[in-house]
Amino acid sequence: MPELPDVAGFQARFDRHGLRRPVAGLHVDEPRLVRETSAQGLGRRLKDRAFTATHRHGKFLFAQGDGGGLLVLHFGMTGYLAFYGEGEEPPEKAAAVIDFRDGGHLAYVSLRLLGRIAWTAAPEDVIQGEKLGPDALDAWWTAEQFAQRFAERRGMLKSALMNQSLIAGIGNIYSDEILFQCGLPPKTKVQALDSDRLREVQSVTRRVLRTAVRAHQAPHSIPRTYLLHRRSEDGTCPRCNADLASVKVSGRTSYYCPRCQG
DNA sequence: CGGGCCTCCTGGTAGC
DNA sequence: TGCTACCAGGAGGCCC
Repeated sequence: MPELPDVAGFQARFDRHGLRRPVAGLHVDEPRLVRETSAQGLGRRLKDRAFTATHRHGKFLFAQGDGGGLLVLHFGMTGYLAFYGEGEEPPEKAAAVIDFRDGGHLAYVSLRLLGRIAWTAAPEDVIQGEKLGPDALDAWWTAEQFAQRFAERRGMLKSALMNQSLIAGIGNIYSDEILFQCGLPPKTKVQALDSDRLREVQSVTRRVLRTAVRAHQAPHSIPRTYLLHRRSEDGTCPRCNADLASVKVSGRTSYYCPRCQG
């Protein structure tokens, strides 16, 4: 699930339920997921502290601790956050749970154990360490900069969109959506697009991501014209009703409409 | 540099 | 019903 819009949803949830609540303790059931420090080290950092703010960059979520430093969360393919109150049922298979002093809990769930939990002094350290490009929804990320950066690419547009060091936050689902909204087939080469077309890709990218972020706040209001909820072997195009096709790109299954994305 | 393939993992499901 | 193979919204490493 977790691409930029999903992580933005987790962030909104964190802002509503996770801030200004002193931490009583941390339980880690999957120590493999803890990086840069140990489960114990992480526990020491969190104990008796509260989170004051969150920050998101691409698919990474940061939660600022009031004693300095930030909790770093990456969700892999299957991760999510679940807040639950005293006496409420915890989610199954939580990889880590933060207990708040008021009796509430925050669970980090990662069914396939492909996510990461870490601690950092500053988000910039992670951004540099992971070689992340600008966040796909950062305000200063203009069409001009986007077009210039993409124009240097020799590979496929879908690969470039999913390349976190070029632009951070887009994965398989939303790269497919962007290609669909642009009317471009999955194997389109960046070099086949002129700068006007690249600027269009940028504006579609922003529109798609913004729409998806908004849809996460007002549940399931992703427009019916989106490919998103149709993607499967027997899915049909939301525009022209043609049968969708699929092809492997960068090792991922890409769904597309052979008629609209000719 | 970029594409293709493999790997890390677990769980759901199509197909036999 | 039970088993297996394969696939899944991420990402890094390796080889060509």
